[in-house]
Amino acid sequence: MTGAVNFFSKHKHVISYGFSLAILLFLLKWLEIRFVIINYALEIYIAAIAILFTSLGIWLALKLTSPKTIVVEKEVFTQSENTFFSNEKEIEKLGISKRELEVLQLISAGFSNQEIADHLFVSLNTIKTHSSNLFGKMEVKSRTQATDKAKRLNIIEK
Amino acid sequence: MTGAVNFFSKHKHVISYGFSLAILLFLLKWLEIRFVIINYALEIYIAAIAILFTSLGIWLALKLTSPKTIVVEKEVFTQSENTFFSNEKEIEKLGISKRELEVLQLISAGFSNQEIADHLFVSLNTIKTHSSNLFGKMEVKSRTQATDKAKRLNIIEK
DNA sequence: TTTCAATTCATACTTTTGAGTGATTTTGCC
DNA sequence: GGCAAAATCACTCAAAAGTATGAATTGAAA
Repeated sequence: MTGAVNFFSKHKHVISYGFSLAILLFLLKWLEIRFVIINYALEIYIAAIAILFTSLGIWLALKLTSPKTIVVEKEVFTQSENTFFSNEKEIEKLGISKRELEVLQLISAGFSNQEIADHLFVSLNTIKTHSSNLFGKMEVKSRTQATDKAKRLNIIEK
Repeated sequence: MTGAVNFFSKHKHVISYGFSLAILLFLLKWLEIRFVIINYALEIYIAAIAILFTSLGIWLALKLTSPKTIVVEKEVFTQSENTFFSNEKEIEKLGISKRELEVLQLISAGFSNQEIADHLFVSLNTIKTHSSNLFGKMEVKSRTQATDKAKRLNIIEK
């Protein structure tokens, strides 16, 4: 993805280090002449080199190494959210249709067939048919049993 | 907590660096004599110093940098355990009797009045009376509504 | 286009539920 | 023992729920 750019980015420090070294050696060569004259400056000269290259090393290390990270996992206790996922497998297994599921939800909410009919703008007979088919598919004999089973199977929200 | 130990731990590298520097300078001083004899070895000598101190710098940087700590919050869902405490306050407030509560539980479990009657060894009429009184006290109009409300109020187990 | 499942609705019938009233028995408590 | 609440049961009537059967419509897939 970022191969070419990344390569230069990762090695630019090495390259610049090479340049720096070359320049420094050239500089030192020139200083060598002076060194002959001012002989006792050798220790200062050495110390300067030492400090310089130590700094260079530090700088290099800091630039080139990926930052050390320690991942500390902190447990955060949260109340189990209302992540209700309708058990679609069970719904499919039982062969419950969309409309039937709608009716089932309203039944479980405590609505009468008439109220459900009004709510869905269909006749009472239609709801009776749906609920009857529903009970057959769910193998129950009443709306209360259907509600109970539906909640246990996670077909509808508790 | 770890003050004294930590101080030494944090500065031991600096101390050892100081020692190393002293030894190296002493070593270089000795090499200086040789350097006078073998004059053309200066470049090698400089290069050695450069490499040495660069290494030292790198080593120092790696040792002295404290690792970054990243705290990752890990969510732990605490499943509300089955610590079901019947909401007795609510039961008392509604004026629900022991027998009525029993009937309510069976209604919510999906049993018909006849089944409840058989289970409790009383007549169907008795259950009807109980459930009727129950609905009055709970201000609901059907067993499904009673079930729904009872579960919401934690009167019965969900 | 045909086919099939889903949705809709009706009619008739049975069962269950629920409301209302009244009555008897049981039980806990002062 | 007597009282009050709780529990029991019966009877009637009405409403709601549930079953069974049949049929029209629709929409999507074969």
